[in-house]
Amino acid sequence: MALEHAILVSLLEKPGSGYELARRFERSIGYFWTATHQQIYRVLKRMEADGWIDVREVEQKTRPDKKEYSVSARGLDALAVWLQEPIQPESVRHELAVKIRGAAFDDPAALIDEVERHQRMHRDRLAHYLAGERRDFGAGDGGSGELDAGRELQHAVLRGGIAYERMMIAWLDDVLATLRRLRPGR
Amino acid sequence: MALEHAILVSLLEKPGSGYELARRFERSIGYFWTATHQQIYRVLKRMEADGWIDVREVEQKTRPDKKEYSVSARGLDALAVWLQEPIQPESVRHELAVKIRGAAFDDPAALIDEVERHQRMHRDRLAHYLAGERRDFGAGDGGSGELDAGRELQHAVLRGGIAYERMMIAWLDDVLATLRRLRPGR
DNA sequence: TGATCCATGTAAGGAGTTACATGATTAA
DNA sequence: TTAATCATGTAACTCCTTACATGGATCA
Repeated sequence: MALEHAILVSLLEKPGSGYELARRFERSIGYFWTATHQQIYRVLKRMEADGWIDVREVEQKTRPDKKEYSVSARGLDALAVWLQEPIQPESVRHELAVKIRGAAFDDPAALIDEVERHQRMHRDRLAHYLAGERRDFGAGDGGSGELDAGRELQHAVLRGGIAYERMMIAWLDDVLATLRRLRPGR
Repeated sequence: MALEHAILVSLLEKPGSGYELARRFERSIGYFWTATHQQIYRVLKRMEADGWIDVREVEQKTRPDKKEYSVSARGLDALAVWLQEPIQPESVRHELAVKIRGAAFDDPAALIDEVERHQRMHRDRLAHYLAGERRDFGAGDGGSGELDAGRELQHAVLRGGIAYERMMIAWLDDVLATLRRLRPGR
């Protein structure tokens, strides 16, 4: 229902092929919207049929030829329409939270390793975000004085990712303390 | 792939009918895993066929009869197996983040109302969580001195929800400031 | 010589959403 | 008397995941 729009945003930020989009959905925009290459190719077909995107065949010597997609005027219109629509409640899926509640009916201590693993993943992602922030938005980089809306907004979204990871790391500390408190004798 | 398990956890916390489960998925466990009644009835059928849950027909005078489901021994086993499986990366869907990045290609100021609406929803949910925390885990409530693992873990999950809402409210303040900065002349 | 990267797809199946359907009771 | 609550379901459809498929170029 909105993968189309995530693709529009990504292609507006930089035109590219289905393959390149699939790679971006493994990082960058992929931290806020996931999609596999199968999904992406299918949706690109539909978007092309709807006239939201234009295709350009790019021949390459050493690599397979690719189709470079870019957003058409009609695609930009579709984005504008979507931006005005209120977001309807997103379906939530916090599997770890369900497991934590479920642990009460099994051995709570058995969850500790898994929670620690998640915390490591969040620490890694936080480090990755912070490195990206230094690289793309580091101090002394705005020399032009020009306010680029795209960059500002990408940075705002990145700050959200950073805040989210920090919150998760702190909360998982809390969860680990709780799990350990439930088996004080070991 | 895991709605079954969310239902197991909910039924272990308290047996109930499909209708009651659907209501719980609108609150409580529903804040961490959503499902509609159609989905729930379908999955309950499958879980019953797999022997994960037992049914008991409950006749009611004033209201329609209902089927009360409870978790069987085999269901408890299935939960234990699931708890030991590592969680695979969840598919993320932060539509608002995609919209914020997309706003660079339209009028960023047009998003302000929507972001404010979201912030209100997060404030409401925070208030709701805090009220629930006072009600269910308020100070001077653990008089029995008994450590109930289920309650402790439910509280830990609730604290996660509270931390999440607080983080979102703060981040959306940041986003609003950014959006307003991008149109300094109005 | 085997793995990884680039590049694009098809097919099958499972999960989730939306619409439709019924019918009694109770509160405004 | 209209709407909401309780209670259970079917049907159609879309969305998403997993598996399969191909084939050249590059690197260890």
